[in-house]
Amino acid sequence: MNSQADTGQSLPRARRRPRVSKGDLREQALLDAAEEQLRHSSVAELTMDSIARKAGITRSAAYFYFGSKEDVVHAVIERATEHLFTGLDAAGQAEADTALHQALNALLDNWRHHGHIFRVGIELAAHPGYRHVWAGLIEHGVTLACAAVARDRARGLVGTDPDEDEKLLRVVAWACERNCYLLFAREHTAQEESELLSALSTLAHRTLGYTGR
Amino acid sequence: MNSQADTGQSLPRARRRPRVSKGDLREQALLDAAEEQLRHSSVAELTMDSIARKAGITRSAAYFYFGSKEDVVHAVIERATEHLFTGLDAAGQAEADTALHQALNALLDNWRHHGHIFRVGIELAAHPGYRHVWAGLIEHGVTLACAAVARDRARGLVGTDPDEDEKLLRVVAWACERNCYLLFAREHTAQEESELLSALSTLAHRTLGYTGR
DNA sequence: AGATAAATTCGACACTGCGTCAAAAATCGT
DNA sequence: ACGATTTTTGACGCAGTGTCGAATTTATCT
Repeated sequence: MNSQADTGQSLPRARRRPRVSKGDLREQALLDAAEEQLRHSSVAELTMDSIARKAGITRSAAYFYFGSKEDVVHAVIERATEHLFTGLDAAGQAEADTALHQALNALLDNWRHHGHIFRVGIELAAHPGYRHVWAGLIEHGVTLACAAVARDRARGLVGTDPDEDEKLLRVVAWACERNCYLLFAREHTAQEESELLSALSTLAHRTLGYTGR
Repeated sequence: MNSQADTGQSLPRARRRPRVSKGDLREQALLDAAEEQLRHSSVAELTMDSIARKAGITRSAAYFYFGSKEDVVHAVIERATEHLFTGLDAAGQAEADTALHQALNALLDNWRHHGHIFRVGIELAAHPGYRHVWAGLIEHGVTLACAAVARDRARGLVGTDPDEDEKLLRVVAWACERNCYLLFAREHTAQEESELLSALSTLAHRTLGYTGR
């Protein structure tokens, strides 16, 4: 959990001791402070000063742990996305519905819980340097979705060429990303959430060539 | 073309004369300078100073015309998007293909010509204050797409409930926005462009329930 | 043309936020 | 209790923003 291992972008002063020291706690405190503020404000609004203050230290001291504001945000996202996509790979257990639908359902659930982090990741992805990280996350989603569709195909629910799956699912994945972002970036109702799920489900199933939709 | 009418966000000193004065030319020169730089750099990189210099005046003088850097960018986008969506409403003339496909084709064409402006608009839309403007642009696209689908339905090409069109097309529109952004924001080949068109076309037609796809 | 008012430009200023540095202070091992 | 290491701090310089009053240019009206 040494600071220079965070992102490799810009490196703060090095720390050696691998034990759990005061500094390691501070590092977590900084991430907590940043994540908390990101719930209510955008990346642009966040300042190194506000993060440090909330963590109980000076701005200068914060630079001992992270080389820049972006580094902090990267670390926040990394920490949060470790437990991500839970449920997506488990999709397909319930026989009642398609694995694809269950995957989408799980995705929406992820958005409900980690939406504020996703939002930040997407906003950060506007900066070229971080884009590929976010794209990698989406790509992981594509892989999981491919598996779900494959399971459905084995059940005889899909009637199209398997070779097209990945290409189409990639487009669909970004469609989900964008539409979820739009909804979760603003105040919205549970009703709107279920309508989005319905629309995305229709889009995904029809695009992938599910029979009887 | 008075500066206070640009966006209404933050107001620079007022000018009265409605004629074409030296200042009006400067205003255009500033927009030209900004647009030129936006071809190669992001909004964040753009500086009020660099814009002003390129237009041949001082940074301070630029503030006489625009209240902030964002105001300049807004004006750039507004000026560029006036001639937007050309071809989308004309889609459906050629009987050989569906109006929807022609609309998508026209959309990609728009991206080819105005991609750098679209990119800026999307990046700017991350800021809440501008989001609705961009959303309005997309909504316009949705309207045009609805018309295209309606024309295709009249030709007996679509087999689903017309009431669902708008909701589905809105999701599809954002899917196009996002996927086009991803492609055009980086170096890419004509091959990739046509593959994207193909994927989006498949997505749109299947989602909307076109028969025989 | 000359007076006058409006439009335009400039340089200086105050402010915020970033990232760096050397030195001080706290902490830890022995 | 001592020295070494980790952590913290305040001061510094940089870049960019937005404002202001004063100068300068330009247009308008006798």
